[in-house]
Amino acid sequence: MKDIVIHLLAQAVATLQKQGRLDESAAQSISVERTKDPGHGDFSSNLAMKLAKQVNTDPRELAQKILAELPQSEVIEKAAIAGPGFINFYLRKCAYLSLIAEIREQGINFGNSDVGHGQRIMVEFVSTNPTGPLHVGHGRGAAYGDALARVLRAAGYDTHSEYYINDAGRQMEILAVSVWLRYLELCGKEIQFPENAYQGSYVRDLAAKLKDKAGKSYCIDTSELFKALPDAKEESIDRLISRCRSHLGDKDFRALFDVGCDAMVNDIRQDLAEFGVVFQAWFSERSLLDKGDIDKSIKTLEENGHIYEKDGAKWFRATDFGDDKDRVVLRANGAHTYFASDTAYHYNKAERGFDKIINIFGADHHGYIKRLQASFEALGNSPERLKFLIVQFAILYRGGEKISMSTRSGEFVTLRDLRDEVGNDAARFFYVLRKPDQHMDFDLDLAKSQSSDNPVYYIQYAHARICSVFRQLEEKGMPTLKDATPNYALLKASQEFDLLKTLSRFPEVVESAASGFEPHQVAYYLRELANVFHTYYNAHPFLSSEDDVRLARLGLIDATRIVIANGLGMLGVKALEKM
RNA sequence: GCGCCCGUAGCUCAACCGGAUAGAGCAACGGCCUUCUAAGCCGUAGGUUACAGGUUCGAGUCCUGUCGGGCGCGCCA
Repeated sequence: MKDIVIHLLAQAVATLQKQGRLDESAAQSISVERTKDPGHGDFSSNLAMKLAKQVNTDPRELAQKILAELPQSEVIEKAAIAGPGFINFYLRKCAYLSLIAEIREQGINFGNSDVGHGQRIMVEFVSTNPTGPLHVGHGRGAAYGDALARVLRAAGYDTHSEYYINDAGRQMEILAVSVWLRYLELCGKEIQFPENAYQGSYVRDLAAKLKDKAGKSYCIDTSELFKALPDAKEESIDRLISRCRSHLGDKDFRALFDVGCDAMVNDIRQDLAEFGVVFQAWFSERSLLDKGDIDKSIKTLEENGHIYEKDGAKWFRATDFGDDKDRVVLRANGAHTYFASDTAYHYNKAERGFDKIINIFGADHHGYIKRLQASFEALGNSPERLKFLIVQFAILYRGGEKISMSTRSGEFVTLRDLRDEVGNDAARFFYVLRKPDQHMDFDLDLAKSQSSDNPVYYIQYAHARICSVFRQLEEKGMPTLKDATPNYALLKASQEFDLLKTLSRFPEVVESAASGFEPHQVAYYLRELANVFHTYYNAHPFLSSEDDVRLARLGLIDATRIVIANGLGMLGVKALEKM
């Protein structure tokens, strides 16, 4: 609908350009907004104000000239100059009426567009180490990333979502050792469980599972195991890892490692699936290692002259690309760093040909961005292809107290806990209601106790109410919409036009949410739509009106139902038919 | 110390690449159920957009500085 106004302005500008009264760049300044104040009409443009500077005239005078060249349109009732030089457009009411049929015809596709032009875009998110269950902090990234992927799809981007599994690093070895120690404990051995190993109870569960499956085949005499460990915690656990590996041998160690890794990955996958977050691909870090991609990308960097050696390690000259420090890719002990595998992963992404590669990071990883952009560019890729979005922390409060969380210490509220307590829909909506770069206070008591007046229910309720009307319609044996062609011109109430106007905005909201990577816009829009609907519902009866009016109204609320369902779908929230 | 993010009503948050009188929800107060779900609707009240400068027709939005909060600054991931 906005496009119509833009098109009209473009024609006026073209005419003025032909007359030599505007220069060629003028068309770029065309922008049209929805008005906030109905007194300013339906749409507004600040075009004259923008151009006045270039042409060096009075904005209102220029607006007058534009207005004079504006072609006639059957949807425009009038266009007028207001304030410092705005051009306001007032639409004919009938312009909105055709929308109802359009929405009902397009159904679940209404709101979709082609602004993405099928551009291939990849979104990677969550990607936590599979060393423990997801906690509520990860939930925000999951809800945001998934909603973003859905919004991008709706806007016509060929969107691929992916989870990167860090299944090759030291953290996973620590998990393996943690499981092994708990397992030894179950075998009746005396153990000392390091405080920097994984403390969570799920480690004991994994150990029990291992014992059920493998009996005592991983059991050893532990009398020497804890002797002469270094005082430094990190060195100490590294020593335990190597002792574990030499006791069990590479093959059994790998098996032990896989027990922990597979269990955690499956757990995360299922957790996310229950949360409505489904990835198109799960990409294994180890697969990069096995294929030699990590060595390959280090070698490529080396060939391009971006690598030097110092203190027995290989360093990437990240400072040449704007990072504040150079970064190690290959440690003196021969192990590659996390950064090295991530570099290889992003090289792999680039090779897969995505036009845009989006990474959603938690705020705690933002220091990592510069070096990744650096290596991405150093490998010959255009830095514009790689985009990082930061999701700020959700700070948890319980009983007014901030909860500190750490995976290692095992003190955290899991995403699963949250879902059990407040429900999937409320949890997802709560997360996605905040724009990602805003710090977020997540009061658990509030989320739980307020679950009945969480905004998501407000929207779902609007949907359920509409469904209920249609159920009653059938129960009463009244004529349905099925074979009817309602006369929408019978809609005259102000609430009906408020609703129509709000419905007409939906495609614009989706486009804007996609282009700004801000799915929360859809959430706020839905709240507004629900409010306009509830107001209408309270003001006018649908079923008791005359036949032809009733059919027109039913068509309108059917369109409303479709838009609510489509919008909720983009946020991964269910549209309930009954509440 | 350096870097990134943030600061908007009592609380939690919006504000569409700088636009017109800064908006919602919760909490508070006052109304609305013989009629399609009151998980709803209507109204009232609530603000020097942290602070100080600057840029311009116009700033919550852009620039500089100050204060306050979060996060990061490893041959960890």
